[in-house]
Amino acid sequence: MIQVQLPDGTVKEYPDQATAMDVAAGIGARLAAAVIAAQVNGKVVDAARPIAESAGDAPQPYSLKLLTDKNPEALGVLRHSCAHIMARAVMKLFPGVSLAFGPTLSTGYYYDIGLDRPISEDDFPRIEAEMQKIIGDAEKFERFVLPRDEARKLCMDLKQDLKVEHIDTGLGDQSTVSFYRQGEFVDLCRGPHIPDAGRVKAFKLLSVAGSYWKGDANNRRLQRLYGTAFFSSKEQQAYLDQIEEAKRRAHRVLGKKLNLFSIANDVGQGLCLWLPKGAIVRSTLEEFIKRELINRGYQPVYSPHIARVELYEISGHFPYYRDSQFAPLFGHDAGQLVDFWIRRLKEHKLSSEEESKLVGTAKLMGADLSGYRASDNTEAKVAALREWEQKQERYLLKPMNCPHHIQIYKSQPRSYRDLPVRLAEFGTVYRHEQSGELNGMLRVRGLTQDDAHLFVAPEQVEEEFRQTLDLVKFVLASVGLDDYRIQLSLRDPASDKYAGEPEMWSKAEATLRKVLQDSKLPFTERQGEAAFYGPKTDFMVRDAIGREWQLGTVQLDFLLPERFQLEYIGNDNKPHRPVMIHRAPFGSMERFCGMLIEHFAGAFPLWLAPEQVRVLPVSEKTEEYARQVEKKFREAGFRASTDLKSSKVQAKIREAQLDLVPYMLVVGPKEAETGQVAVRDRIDGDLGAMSVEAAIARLKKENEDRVVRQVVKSEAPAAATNESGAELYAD
RNA sequence: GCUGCUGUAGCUCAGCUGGUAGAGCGCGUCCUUGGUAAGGACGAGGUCAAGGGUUCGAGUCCCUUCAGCGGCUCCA
Repeated sequence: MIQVQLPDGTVKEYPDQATAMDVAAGIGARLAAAVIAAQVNGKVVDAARPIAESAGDAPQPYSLKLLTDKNPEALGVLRHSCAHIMARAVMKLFPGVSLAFGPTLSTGYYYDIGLDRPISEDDFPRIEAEMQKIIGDAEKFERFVLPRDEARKLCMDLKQDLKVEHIDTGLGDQSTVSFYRQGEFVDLCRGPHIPDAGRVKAFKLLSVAGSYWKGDANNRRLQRLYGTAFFSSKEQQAYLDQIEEAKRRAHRVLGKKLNLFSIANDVGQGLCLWLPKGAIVRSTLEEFIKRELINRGYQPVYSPHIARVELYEISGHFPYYRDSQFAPLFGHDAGQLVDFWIRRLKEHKLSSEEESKLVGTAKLMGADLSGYRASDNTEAKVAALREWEQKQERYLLKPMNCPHHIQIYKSQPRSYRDLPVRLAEFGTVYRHEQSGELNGMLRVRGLTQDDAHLFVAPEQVEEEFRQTLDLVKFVLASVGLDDYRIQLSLRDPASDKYAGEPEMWSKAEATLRKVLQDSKLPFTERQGEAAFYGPKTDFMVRDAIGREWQLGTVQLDFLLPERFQLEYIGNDNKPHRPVMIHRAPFGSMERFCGMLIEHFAGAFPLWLAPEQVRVLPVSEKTEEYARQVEKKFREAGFRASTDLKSSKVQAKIREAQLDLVPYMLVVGPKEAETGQVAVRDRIDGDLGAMSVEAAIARLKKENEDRVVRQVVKSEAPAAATNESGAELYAD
């Protein structure tokens, strides 16, 4: 007999081979029919598997929780099983399918398959029909375990070459592996699964895309089929509606429609043009932050868009991120050539024939490389080229602002009395992001960070970090974003990509963790996600329709002060090393504004709206008065315009509504006579007539208080952009 | 960067198995002078992403390049 503890605390005895299903049946037939899976000692397992087996070596009593469609954990199980059903359907329809992996995602699942024939969305109805048939048959998912060599043979017999490879490599250290059988379909899989296919009540194939075996572009190309599944078609419809809603809000579409920004082919990939209306949104935000920063003791600075490469060699950015930077600008024509030459030498990919060509070309270009001898070893050659290179002017389009701000810090001696020094700049930086990564304003090659660097004494770090978090919270609240969590990114101690001493890292990480704990903000830790110079905290912000965005960031840095030999004089009259805090509450203006467009669906609150007020004269007879009203609003500080087209008011109203102008002022002979305006609110409609002064006062209050109205929070399940939990049920 | 799909008027798109380019919206002019989500008439706008090829003939078929979108990988 085994002892099982149920969630209410009671402990019961069951036969040795009892399953969660047996326990459920003992409680009631309806419960048994509703059970999807079980949780044994916190681990999600098959309901049909003996509890003792699921528990392994754990001591009794085993804790057991039955999972039904009410438990969120069950949804992952359902979706993974649906991935199997999809794979089975595809194998029925198309011969020669090699199965790879089929994990769940936070919003559904996918299965990677190897198949010569391309699958297109046109095939979805056929696949879905086949899946429906499988679900209708409601066959059981049956688990069985084989020793490795037998498992390998089974996969060979099934002609599943990728699974064979996975047993040989990925599962190399396991003596047995598990399979699941569902009718004729057998798949190597860790599980768990739903009891039978009939439990799937709603499913849909969503898209197909390319992928690679084990995520490596050098490996075999696979096709990835995305789908989703739910316990009810109502929940699924809510999810599909949310996808539609997200499409409706797409910032690239709205940005074009509302003339906010454009990315023109003739300017370049990933280079954003801020059109007048978009520029207002951005500059309004910038002005707002600037004022707030000055209140909080920051000092605005400016720095150039380029700097000597050496600056970034010292900081480490240039060597570390070389591939995602624009190529350096060389003062000498042969600079690029020599740079290429050095790289080839270092990689030992230079034949003597190529070498002599390079020597000849360098000479032709007028570079004096007299120190270079073909007979020298590689090291000496590189040194000779380096020596030449370092005599030349080399500039980098700045990928980061920090080295510049460091130079500003260094421009004068600093006393402990001066600290913290807080240098702020909306710094525009350029990064050569991979072409496939570019995405509207969310991922660009030229971006402006709302950047600042704080130079603080070690004992000030904690308090300053606390205040920085507070600032981020404040600015996010100003645009109505109040739903977020923080991600604390730590180094991976096993990796060598991080610079600096381990003690330095431990100290920095401990400080961040402590302040976060004190702040009571929800936070999660992620190993191996830190910047190369220090740990960071990122704000993961949920928008109006539940999507999560990585926005503001605060990073602690003990490394750059070291590399740049930063100092301040302490009260002991001795030099000390300050600590740096990098922080950007919005992240980049591009990304933040792109996100805001989607968050507000283009309908900005009054204080950010590009056009705040539009005066609509009823006919040309009232044009003169309309102009006067516009002038008064302009003088009161509003962004106002007048619609002087010869169309009817109805048409003007419709146009203003579609342009998402917050307030419309309808003026006709009546208003002209009494000095009034008929105010129409974009959200609430006609507010009736009032004096111009009253209207101005009303709007002024809403504007100055930065009131955010009509952001409807979505009821739909969150569609996280972050898929870190994705591998939970991977095959 | 890799990969699948896509590229026709300012925007959204139609254009069949190759036979000289079309709609709606927007824009301009004129008529209309009006009261809270579309008044009417007329008109201008295109080297069909760029380059090459096949063909008597290419928006349509083929190749290359560029760009966009999905996905992979990356993200200071």
